[in-house]
Order: sequence, then C-alpha cells, then structure tokens
Amino acid sequence: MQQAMTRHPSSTVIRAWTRLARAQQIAAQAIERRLKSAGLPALAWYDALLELERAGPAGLRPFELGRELLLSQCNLSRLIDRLEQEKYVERRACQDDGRGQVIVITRAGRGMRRRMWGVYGPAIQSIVGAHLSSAQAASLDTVLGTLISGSRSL
Amino acid sequence: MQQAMTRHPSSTVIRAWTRLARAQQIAAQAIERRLKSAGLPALAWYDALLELERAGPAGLRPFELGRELLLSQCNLSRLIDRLEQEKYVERRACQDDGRGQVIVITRAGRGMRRRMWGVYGPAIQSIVGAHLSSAQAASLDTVLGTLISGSRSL
DNA sequence: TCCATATCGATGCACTTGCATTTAACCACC
DNA sequence: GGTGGTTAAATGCAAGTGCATCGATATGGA
Repeated sequence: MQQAMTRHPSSTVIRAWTRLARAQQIAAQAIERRLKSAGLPALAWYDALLELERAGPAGLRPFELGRELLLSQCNLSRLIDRLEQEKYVERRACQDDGRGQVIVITRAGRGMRRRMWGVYGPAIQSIVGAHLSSAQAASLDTVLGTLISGSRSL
Repeated sequence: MQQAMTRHPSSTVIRAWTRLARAQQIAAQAIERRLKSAGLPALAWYDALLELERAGPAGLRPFELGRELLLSQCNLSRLIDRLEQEKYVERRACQDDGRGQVIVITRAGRGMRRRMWGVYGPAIQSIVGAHLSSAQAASLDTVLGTLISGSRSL
C-alpha cells in the first residue's frame, strides 16, 4: 500500500526522514565517541571486519565489500590499506582474476572485531535499545526493512 | 514500556540499529547525488540555511546553530565561512556578548534554500515516501521521535 | 577591584573523503 | 589472435572533518 506518486512529500514523510537522519546521527556520534574513548577504531572498521569475518577464509573481493558497506571504491581501497597496516586483514592475489584481490581477515582482525563488539553492543543497547519497547523495536526494524528493500531499485 | 536494563542488545534491536544506519546512508547518498547533479550545495548547507531562515532576522549564534545541527564547533565555523563567502549568510557582531557573533541569512540564502528544496523535497518523496504507506511513515515518525527524545539524556 | 575559571569562536595540523585519472587485466567480437 | 570497450583497484589532488589549541571576552568569588 504505497503512497500516491506525488512529487512532494507529505509532512509526515518529511518529519520521518528528518528524524531518521537525526536519530542516526545522534546514535552514530555517541557510538563513535565510546569507541574512541575505549581506544578502539571507528565504526567503519567494525563493519568491514564483520563482513570479512562472515565471509570466512574465502574472503571477499574489494568491490563486493564496497557493495556491502556502501563505500566508494577509492575510499574503500584506503580503508583496506589501513586495516592491512594494522594486520587485521591480508590482501591476496585473486586466482580467477588477475586484476583483482581477495581480502581475508586475520586472527588479529577477528580479535579486534570481538573487542570492538564489547563496546559497540552495549552502546547499541544503551543508545537505541534502552529507549524502545520490544514492540517499538520490532516495528522500527520492519518499517526500515521495507524502506531498504524499496531503495534497492535506486 | 522500555526494555529491561540489560547490557546486551536483543537481535531485534541490533537489526533495527543496523537498518537505521543503512537506510539513512542509502537515502542520504541518493539525496546528495541528486543535489550535486543539479549543481547545488550539499545537504549540510540546506540544514543550516533552514535553521537560519526559521530564526528570522534575529539570526542565531553559531553555538546555537551547532546545537541544532549536531555539528562540532570547529566544523561549523568553517561551514559558516563557506556560506558567508557565497553571500548566503552574514556574520554580525553580537550586541550582548563581545566574544560572539550572530549569523543571519541573506536574501540570496533564502533563495538558495528554496532552490535546494525544489530538488530535496521530491528526492525525499521518491526515496523515502514512495516506499512507505502513510501508516508506515507515521509509525516510523513516532518511533524515531521516541528514540530521539530518549537520547536527549545522553 | 582583581584574578581564576569558563565560554565563544578561529585556526594549524593531521587524517579522511570524494573526484578524476591511471594502470592493468578481462572479455566479446571480428 | 588481435582490438575496443569494460571492469578492478590504486593514486594525485582538492575539499571536508576532528582534535587540540589559542586569543578574546565574560563571569563569579575573594
């Protein structure tokens, strides 16, 4: 049951978008602050390490990782540089494609992801979870799921 | 009816937060892309101009604007520099406080904000509004409102 | 009054991001 | 098997951001 194809958003949609942006910004800033004060790297590192850990020993091609993380290619290339410098990932030549690489997480990388989760998880709970009933959280989850699926067509 | 004060977030909360971040990122990137391809400035300029327009001829102190926009002070100082260079705002000495300034939007600034809205509004509709029923939009709005109010205590 | 402390805003520096370009390898077609 | 167009990844450069600091003014207490 989508809205009519009007050109201009309703005031509810405008406010929903404004609050979406605001809530994300508040939460992200608070989470980043906690990570930093725990001496841990930024959120972007966590996202990358998590994807790579999920990918397992087979690793991921940079462009696959970029698609998951919504990161621009040049930006991702340098994020991998930094992760590699800290020995959290390894760049390996790709068998199937001479141009490409495969990025694989290291033991140290898994350790760092786990340590970050020790701060990140509780931060999510205290910043997001603690202010919502479980019905609200479920509803938020569902609606955002719809929104994201809809945006795939962009 | 808030959740219990557990340290670890439920999987629903984790997914809700992940999707919140993702949805915001997708939408913001898409909006920025449209603004740029219309030859218009970035979203941050819109937010600043809108706040200043709402403040009217009395303007706003930089630190007030920073509070509204969740911008760091140094960052804001330079955003104002850029807005001032384009003659969209004026810096005026503050009567009440010799350290401070008052930032006031110009006629050109109001014009730019209006032109940006011509792209931004439809973008919100096609990226956010078009994928949600009005009930979903209202629910999203309400839950995010709760979340933001809760975060005031951070 | 005078001084210590706090707040407002700007700035130097390092780091990150985006854009455009470059290099290398792949692939489809002739 | 060449050749043209496409895709993967890196890089130079400009712009934006965060951090720490600084100068200037305000404020509260001795």
